[in-house]
Amino acid sequence: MAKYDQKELEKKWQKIWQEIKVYHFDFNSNKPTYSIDVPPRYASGPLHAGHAVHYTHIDFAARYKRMKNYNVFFPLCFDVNGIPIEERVERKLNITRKDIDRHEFIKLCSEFAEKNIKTMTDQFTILGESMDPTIYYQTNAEYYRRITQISFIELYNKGHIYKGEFPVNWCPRCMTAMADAEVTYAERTTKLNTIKFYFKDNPPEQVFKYHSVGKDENGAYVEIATTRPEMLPSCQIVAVHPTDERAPWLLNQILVVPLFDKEVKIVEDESVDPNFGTGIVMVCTVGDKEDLNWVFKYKLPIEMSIDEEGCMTDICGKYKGMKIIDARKAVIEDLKNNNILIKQEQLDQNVGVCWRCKTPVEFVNAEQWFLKTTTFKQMVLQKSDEMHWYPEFMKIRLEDWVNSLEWDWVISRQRYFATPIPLWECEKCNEVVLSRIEDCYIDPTMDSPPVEKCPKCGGKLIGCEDVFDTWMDSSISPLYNTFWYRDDEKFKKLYPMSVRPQAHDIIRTWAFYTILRCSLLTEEKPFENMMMGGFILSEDGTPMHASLGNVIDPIEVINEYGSDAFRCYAASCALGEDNPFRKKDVIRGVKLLRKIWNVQQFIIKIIKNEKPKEVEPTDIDKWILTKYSKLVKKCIKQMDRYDYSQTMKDVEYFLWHELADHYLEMIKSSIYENRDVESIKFTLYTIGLGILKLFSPFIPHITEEIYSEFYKKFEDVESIHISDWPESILIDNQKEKSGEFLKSYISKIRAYKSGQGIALNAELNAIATYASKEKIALLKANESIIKSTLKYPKKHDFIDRKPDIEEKIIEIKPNYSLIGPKLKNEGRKIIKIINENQEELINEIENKGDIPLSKYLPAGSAFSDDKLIQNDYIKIIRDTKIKGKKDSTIKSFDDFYLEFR
RNA sequence: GGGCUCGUGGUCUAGCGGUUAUGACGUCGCCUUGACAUGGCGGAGGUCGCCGGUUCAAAUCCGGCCGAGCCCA
Repeated sequence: MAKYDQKELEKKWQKIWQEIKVYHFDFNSNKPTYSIDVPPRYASGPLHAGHAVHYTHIDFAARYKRMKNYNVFFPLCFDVNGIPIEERVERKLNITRKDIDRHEFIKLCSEFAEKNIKTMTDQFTILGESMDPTIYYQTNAEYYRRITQISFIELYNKGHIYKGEFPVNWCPRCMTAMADAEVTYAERTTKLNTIKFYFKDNPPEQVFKYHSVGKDENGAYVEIATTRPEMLPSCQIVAVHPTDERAPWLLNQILVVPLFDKEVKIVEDESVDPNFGTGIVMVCTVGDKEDLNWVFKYKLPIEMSIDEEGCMTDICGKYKGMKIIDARKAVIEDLKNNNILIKQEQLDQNVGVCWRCKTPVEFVNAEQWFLKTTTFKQMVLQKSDEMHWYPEFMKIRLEDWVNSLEWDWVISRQRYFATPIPLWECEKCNEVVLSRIEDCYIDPTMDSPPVEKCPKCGGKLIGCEDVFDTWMDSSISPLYNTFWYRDDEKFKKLYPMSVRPQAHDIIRTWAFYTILRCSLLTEEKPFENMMMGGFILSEDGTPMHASLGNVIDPIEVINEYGSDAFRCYAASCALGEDNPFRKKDVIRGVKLLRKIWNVQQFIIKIIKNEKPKEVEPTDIDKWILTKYSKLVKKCIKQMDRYDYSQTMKDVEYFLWHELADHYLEMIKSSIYENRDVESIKFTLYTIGLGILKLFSPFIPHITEEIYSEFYKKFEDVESIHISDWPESILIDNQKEKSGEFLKSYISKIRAYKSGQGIALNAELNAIATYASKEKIALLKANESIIKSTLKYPKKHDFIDRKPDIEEKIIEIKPNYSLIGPKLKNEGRKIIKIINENQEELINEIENKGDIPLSKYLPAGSAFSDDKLIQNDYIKIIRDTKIKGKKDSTIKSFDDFYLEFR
């Protein structure tokens, strides 16, 4: 018998699968296509356990569909653009991208990414993922970026692109825009200045009794605390919390901004902290992230008081041109001189600073490219409705997001390592010249424009230095995959794709942008199905974060327990839900693999080296074949819904607790005694191979090993992973029911022996079984199985009546599921009577046989003619103690009795 | 603050109107039977987060609260 070495066989098969190209997508195949819009893995570092589980789930789908005879499109792909990679490189080399040549920097990013790609490709292999490397892409390659650029030009020509202004994080020292990811936070001490904002018109008298509202010779005022007095010129509104006692008096009053004579309105808003400062805040455009939120919410004008060099702008009057710090000092001085500054206090605060130079980050307005999104809300909702979402509630998240959209998508970034925006602008008149489609891929910072001069004014054309947001690349993955713009025939065949697997944290980005852009460009939804994965948390239930040090390396787990065991854990994770990583489940996986191995070795030993012929199965074989067939049907239904955790659970239960614990135990004696061998062999072969196939998407290595060791020589298919998914072969409900009774008979006696401390293969001196006629007939038909499995004596009678013993009723229980729906409110009363008058009712039943309900119901009740026992309203529990007879004892097992010598 | 999801024995999990709540891990006891002691059989362990409501009947449906996760503000 072959030795079982999981790790060795995993390595072996990973190598062989690549050599025989078992996962190859065949462009010339006539089979139906199943195409997977695989998430291109971001190349900023190796996979962690969460990624590993997600890709393993996708692999389950791919393997299942291959066995369901689909031509499966499962590309290997990586996302290799954008800020996180730039940032890693900058931090690693301690430079900023502005320190070195633009193209030198891009090269460094690319090299960094390539290293991670190499690592992850190996990781995918080790995990046993079945991607086809011949349909490979990475998003930074020219062949991919070209499609991004073409899609932009198409959208531009359709009129969906425009240029506008938008605030961005800005480091005034490095003079650069930065992503949120590049902003770090630092503890600073600053001064909180409480200043007077005078009312334009006199407010109601009542308001003066509250704190922070006052009067002086210049009029009535409220006190407002701010750390940024230099931003007064861009103050847009003032806000109080709605539950603030002053709110009713202050709401809609007009205040005058000190020093700048600007009029602003008071609004109420829940995000005001009533305990900070005076509980009244001024909102400026744009001091911090919170202010930006206000801008969106109240649609405030974006007036900037600070420019790109950290100097005060035109709107700042006499402070114009001053550095921020100087302006603050000057403003405070003027406030003091005008008796507007009430007090100054020390304040510890957490400010956003540039990760590199620690200068506080400001918001400045920058010219940006936009893609219209708000115009297409309805279209996106409609397309999303045309797709099946698993789980379905995830669609709600997309809908809520779409409905809440108020701004278009800013698609430009002032970065380097990304797809260049393929256009030039006239230095003089800002005329836009797009690249020709046939020239893409193109880099306007290096390549020449299609025309020499501005076609409008003859001015000089400047190549666009901005690049695209990374989502611009990744959100056309379905178009790249399906040969959009390159091969109409392939595109028609492949688009829309069958499924988009992804995680729920990027519904508002990847899912939304993909549906938006693909629909705009093709007028059709990008996929048929959405398969939405949840989050994998660390073992203590907290999210995995490098900074928390709780990131789980799947390769470490695999080195210890093997890939199939890791995949058992992945299969235990419910789709769409957050699942903590459980090492215990990996260990449980190891046990399951061993069980599968042992069961299969046992089956192989019985069948020997000949493929069993199809024969008419015995009753007990029909029982297990029916259970198996129902399992197969259930699995198909569940796999089609991407419900892997339930499928795995069901298959596992069938193997361990139906097949191994019951069926194999039952047929052992038949094999040793050479009974019904042909039927058993046929059954074992069918189920042995079938269940191996049901397991194979989840645990591909061990199933392939067993298949190749035994079944392959009879099946004539090179790999289990390209064999046909099993089908239901026999449903016989009658035989299933009787088989279940036989199973329960045997297992009850086995449990009894175990409980008595009797070894299971020890003799049991049971001389007779008593049960109903129907059950005795059934047991008798399986007499030899029963006798040899349970080691009964040669002479054991099956008697179709109750044994001649006295029995006492010890309890009667209401049959709720019958009483409730039938008797409704009256049932409630009956249930109470049954539960509270046990002794009395039992006596009456023993004496008179049955009890009419009329006794307990009001006259005229519809149920007065019913009786407790006759109508099945109660379950009778009888004494199950062993009863003495002359020279034997009798034990009750609920639905049968056993007599022992 | 909002949307969605989750909250079940010590731990993790199934169930998602029918009253005796599933399984795994752990724990305790018994059993070496010819695939497996890395196995089998059994026991203990739960007011199904809390509070209300609907219903003959609620872990399950509805409302509120508390706690966790994701996204957003």
